[in-house]
Amino acid sequence: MREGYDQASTNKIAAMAGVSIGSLYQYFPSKEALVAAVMERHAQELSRVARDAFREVVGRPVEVAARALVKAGIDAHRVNPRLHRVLDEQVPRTGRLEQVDAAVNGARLLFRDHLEAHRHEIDVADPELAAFVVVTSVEALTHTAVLHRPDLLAGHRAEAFVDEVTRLVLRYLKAA
Amino acid sequence: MREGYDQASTNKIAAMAGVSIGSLYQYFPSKEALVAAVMERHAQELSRVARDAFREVVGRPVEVAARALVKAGIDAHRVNPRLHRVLDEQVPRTGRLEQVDAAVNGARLLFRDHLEAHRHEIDVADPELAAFVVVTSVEALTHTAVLHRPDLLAGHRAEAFVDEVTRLVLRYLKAA
Amino acid sequence: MREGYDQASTNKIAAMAGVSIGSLYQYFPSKEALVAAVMERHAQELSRVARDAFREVVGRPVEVAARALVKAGIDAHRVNPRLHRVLDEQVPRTGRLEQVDAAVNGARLLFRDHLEAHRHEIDVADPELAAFVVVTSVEALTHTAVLHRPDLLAGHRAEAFVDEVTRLVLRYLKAA
Amino acid sequence: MREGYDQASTNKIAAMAGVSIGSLYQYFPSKEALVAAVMERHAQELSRVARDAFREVVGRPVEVAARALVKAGIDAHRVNPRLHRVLDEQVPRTGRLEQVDAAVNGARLLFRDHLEAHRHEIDVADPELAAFVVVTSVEALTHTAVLHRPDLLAGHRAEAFVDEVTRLVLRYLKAA
DNA sequence: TATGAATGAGGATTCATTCAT
DNA sequence: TATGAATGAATCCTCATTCAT
Repeated sequence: MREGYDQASTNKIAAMAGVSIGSLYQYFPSKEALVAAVMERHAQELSRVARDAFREVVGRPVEVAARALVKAGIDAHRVNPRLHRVLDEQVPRTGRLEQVDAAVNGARLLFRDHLEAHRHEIDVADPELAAFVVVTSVEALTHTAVLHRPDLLAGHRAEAFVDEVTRLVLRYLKAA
Repeated sequence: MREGYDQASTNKIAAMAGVSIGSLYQYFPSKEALVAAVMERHAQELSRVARDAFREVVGRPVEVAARALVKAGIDAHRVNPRLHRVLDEQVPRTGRLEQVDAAVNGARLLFRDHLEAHRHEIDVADPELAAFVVVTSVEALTHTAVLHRPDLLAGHRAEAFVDEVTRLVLRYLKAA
Repeated sequence: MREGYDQASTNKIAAMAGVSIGSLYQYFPSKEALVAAVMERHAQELSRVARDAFREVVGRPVEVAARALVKAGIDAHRVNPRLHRVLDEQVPRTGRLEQVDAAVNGARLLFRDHLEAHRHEIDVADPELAAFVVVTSVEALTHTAVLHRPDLLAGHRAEAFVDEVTRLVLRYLKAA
Repeated sequence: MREGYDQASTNKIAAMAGVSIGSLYQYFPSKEALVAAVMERHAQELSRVARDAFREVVGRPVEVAARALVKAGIDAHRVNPRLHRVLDEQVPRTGRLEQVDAAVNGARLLFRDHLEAHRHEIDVADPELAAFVVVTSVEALTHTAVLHRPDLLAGHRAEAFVDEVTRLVLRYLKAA
């Protein structure tokens, strides 16, 4: 699958997976279904990363949750990086991608719940909207950093990057 | 080109553009080149939107620039929306898309310059990094809002959305 | 392949060969390669005809060899006559045809060896050159007769034609 | 026209000829006609070479005519060598080539007439057949030498080659 | 059940020819 | 009359899918 979606024919996929094309079609009714299954599994893993991150910060202050969210964003984009990159670069984003979006969406709901549970700590009128703003931004920042700006995460700079994104989130959420 | 990249055959593209397939190949040596040219042109327009926005806020305070950036982000995603959606959803992001990324990149440089010019107004250690954080976030938020969350921009809510994203940016940039 | 090289599309070739176009491209990477393979195989058969002819005249006098060469020339041009005609009339003679020329070349080398082995029988200063002269002439004469002058080979005239060409060869090779 | 027949599209031909494709079609109703005209003109020149050669040997002995024929063969293959090679290698030999064959045919008739006029000098039962044998052989030998075996015609070897081919012809024609 | 050769609809590309200017 | 942009039928080739073994 290294070559991309339409670059990689089903025959290449089968060869790379070490199975015959016939076997592939025994399990998946179409290429669409095959790609969907791969995405599904990947999305599940991403969701698990987000869920795990939040599980550890239940009841902890927003500062902790924010930093955990940022780190989870980076980790999520590092799950199976080659596959992640192919899915990101090659798979048409129509319908099919909803599943991956679902992972972001899941994180949004978890974060919204956290915001509501910690409403007294923060200066937020609409937790729904705030969760959208925070999760969308963190997703984009970690995505871009991991996939397109490896320099921002190289060695000692990684910490500074996490600090910076966490600062973005916290200044936004906390009253002046 | 309404149907997507690999959905739309060159013959359909030609028909839709009202020219013969032969004419298309008189100007573009391959489908790849044709799509690249379309993207190039679109990216140019996006860059123009960003440039125009900054041109109007030269010398104005960061508050004004931030709001202008957010509005430009929304405007940019509304340039030729059907084409924008197809390019976003269908065109593989390999190499070819660099051109569209270039528009974001251009905005980042313009915003970095603004931050450096207004350093005294703000609480930013690294304008380069801050510009990356701001522009990446604003791009993602306006992109998602325009393409996937039209409810956030419907009627009176649009103003609130701009306010909220501007708040994200300003709280991040300005000292506590 | 009855219609010629550029007359016959790959799809027609496939249909005529009783296989699908897909199967054709499973074995040959391009039309060029397909034609090359067909020519290769044909050339092999021609070479075999020449080799077989010489095998039977090893050690026999030049008179016998000359007549065998002429008959082999006619036979070779009658191997798969329809294909032979198409290859002759339609296939561009660039590079690709070297293979067919190779058959003529092979015959030349075999005949040269025969001339050298029978040097005492003949009046030839340069067997290399003589072989070139003889094989080129015989090839042209049998080629033209088979493909363009069927009248020369019709019924009883065939024998006379072989006699005449053999005479050309022997008078050339044997001292006055 | 350097690239060949189907390699060279009509547009390339026009460009190379320094005229517009439109102009080409003002003079020739089709590509077929265009190529036919080019061949026609070339064939005329070849015929002229043959005719001139024979004109000079009218009444001279066969020895002289034979050598003239061989030299004419070489000369003919050197008329506009680039065009000659393209016509030889690229133009499908169907119908269209009859014109070039006509040049060979013309030479055959001229030579036959010479043989008949000099019947007493030679040992030939069927001048028609003898002319076919001689002209076909000389054509093939000079063709192959000029186009594929330049070594045979380099410097001092050219003379030897003419001698050799002339010997082939004369030994064939003259009684032992 | 696993295989991979065979299939053929569909899509990219070429190029002889036309015709408005 | 000369031009060359436009045309689109025809062609080469790909690849998701099937099915006999």
